[in-house]
Amino acid sequence: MARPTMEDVARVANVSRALVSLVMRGSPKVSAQRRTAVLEAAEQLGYSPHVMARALASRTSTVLGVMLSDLHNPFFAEVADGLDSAARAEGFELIINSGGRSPARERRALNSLLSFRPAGLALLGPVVPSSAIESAAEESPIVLVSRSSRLSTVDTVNDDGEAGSRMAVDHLVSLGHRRIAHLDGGGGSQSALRRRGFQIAMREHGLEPEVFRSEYTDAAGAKAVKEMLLARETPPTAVVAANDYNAVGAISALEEAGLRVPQDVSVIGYDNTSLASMRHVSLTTIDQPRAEMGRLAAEALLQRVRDGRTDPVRKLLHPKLVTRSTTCPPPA
Amino acid sequence: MARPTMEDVARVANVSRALVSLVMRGSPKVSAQRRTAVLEAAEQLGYSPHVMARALASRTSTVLGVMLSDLHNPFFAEVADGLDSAARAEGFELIINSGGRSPARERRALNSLLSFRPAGLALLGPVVPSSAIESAAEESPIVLVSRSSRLSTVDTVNDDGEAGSRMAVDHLVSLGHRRIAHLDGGGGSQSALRRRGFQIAMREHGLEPEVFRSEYTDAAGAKAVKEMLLARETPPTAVVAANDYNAVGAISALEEAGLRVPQDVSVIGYDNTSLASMRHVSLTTIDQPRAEMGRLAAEALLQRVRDGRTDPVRKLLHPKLVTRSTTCPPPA
DNA sequence: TCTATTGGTTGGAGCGCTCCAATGCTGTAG
DNA sequence: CTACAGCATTGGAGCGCTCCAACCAATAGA
Repeated sequence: MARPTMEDVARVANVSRALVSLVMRGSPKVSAQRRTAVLEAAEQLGYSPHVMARALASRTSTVLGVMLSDLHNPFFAEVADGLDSAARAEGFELIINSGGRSPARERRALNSLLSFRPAGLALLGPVVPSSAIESAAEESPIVLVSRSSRLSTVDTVNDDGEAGSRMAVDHLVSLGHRRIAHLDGGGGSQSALRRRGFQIAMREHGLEPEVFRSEYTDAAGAKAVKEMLLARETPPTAVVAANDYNAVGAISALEEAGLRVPQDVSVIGYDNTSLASMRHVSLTTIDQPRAEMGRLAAEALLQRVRDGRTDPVRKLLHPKLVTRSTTCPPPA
Repeated sequence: MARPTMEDVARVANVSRALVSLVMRGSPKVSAQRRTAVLEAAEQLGYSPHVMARALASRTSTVLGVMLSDLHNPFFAEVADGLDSAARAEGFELIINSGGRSPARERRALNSLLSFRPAGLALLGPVVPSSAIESAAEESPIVLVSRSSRLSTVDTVNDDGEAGSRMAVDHLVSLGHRRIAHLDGGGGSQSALRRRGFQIAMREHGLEPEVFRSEYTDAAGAKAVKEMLLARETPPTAVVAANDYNAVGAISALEEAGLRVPQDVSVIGYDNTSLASMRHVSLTTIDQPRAEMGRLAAEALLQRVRDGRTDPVRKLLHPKLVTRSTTCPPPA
């Protein structure tokens, strides 16, 4: 269980500890001869540097903390993937953590990540109050994904949720729909933007926007549909859901009520997660470039860490429509 | 960005650094008066201990490393949740990492976790060769979830995959099915066990087991069904899929081929992930107690870390059948 | 030949913390 | 009044590493 230290490697290679340190950090000012001696000794002992000791001594961590608002939502998993490969390519490690969509648990997760004194922090779809983010930003560079912020100390990476919702509406209108409802994301991140985009687009088409309160889960989507069907004698012919998860729940409830999707009611999701592309689901949805968002988040952090940038960056990505099997023209 | 240290707190509270350390670790041998003074100073400065420095000095880490074989499979997310709450309750932090179902990436992920010198390591459904696990076990206590092992140095937490498959077969046979196929999990963890359980159960019922090679993804499930339909003029009336993901893909392919589920073909999954319980999917499946498995994994690690246990523990959990809407009696 | 210069190498201090042995202090027994 | 617990408190060493200033050839320039 006791791993070898630099001292051990130095002894075997017959050099000083400082020289081993230089080799480990890939310094050019080491003779080829010594370098190979050190590397051989390290290999032989199975040595690899102690990340924590290194962080302590150098006062510069190579750890990026990532908090997923929800470990179960594939959207975040896919962003994390993008972040991971970008960070790894630059020699950074990721430590992941999850905050169960609850502000209290998120706050704990945030503190836990901060206690590692990470080089930077990426928060994916956080729901903690802005003040918590602000105080965390005093201790570490922060980038927010899928959450906007006015704080001048944090970077953000978002898709244009307003534009995305408009695309959804435009698509449905072009198919001939006039009565279109929106199930919103409640207090979830980005939900206000998506809601507003829906409302604006509807009005531009001369249509009355109708919004039902919901959340970013499939259970909430089903519930909202039930309420919607109860509230209207003739249901809308199309539904713009808060996200893919929500859409799947909505579809279930519609089918349970005897309505066929898409023949009777078209449904459109948001995110284009792996869920939407599953063939059994085959959901028309709005795509966010998830891996790209992760990459940009990593980049933003690295710019602050390495290049010392201090002014905030706001990345806004363009969503796009992905047409699958849950939308078609309304019934005659 | 520079967080306060113990030294700072000590200065403000007008005590020694060592005393602050005692307070932070909740030692009983500190007078109430000093304790409050220290806590107030810490509060005022916004101090929280530096996990890495602590780990270095105490030579005992409070970090548990977790490697998910696949960040996208909700099964692992749910096990991780169970692990998380159990670990947190005992004062341990989790650092998560993912290995994209590829041995090479997993090995990297493993090394990255080890470089933190964690107190223990939980590998969820790993696919790295056993030798890699063995050598990792020399550096840290290890528990394997959803993967069995003969190594005497590692603990394991598994469900009884053989029994689970039998349950699936028994269920289908009791509904009247005779021609039942299995789509297996290829080289994935636990897939050999599930396959064997299927074969044994079929033979016990006097039926011929038929196995099609597949994998733990929805695309593979769809592919296997296509091959199956091509191979047989009269398709089986029921399919036992490798896991839930695989089942969802299989269902899509069946429906695409004009077969209704469950009227023409019954399908049963494995894991009972959140995917299976989604109402639109409503998959009959075999439940594994995922959170419980996470809890047991944490417990196994903690026993090694704190109680110094050295002999391996093998936890075998009992799966159970969850009947939903994808199974029914075969067509007349 | 002597001094700069360069490139490679080294010991030592110190990162923020824990742990231990030693210290000071009170209170009680002798 | 001294002695000795017993307890609270403290300084110092050290965890494994980085970083810096110093050092030591060996070469180049004068």
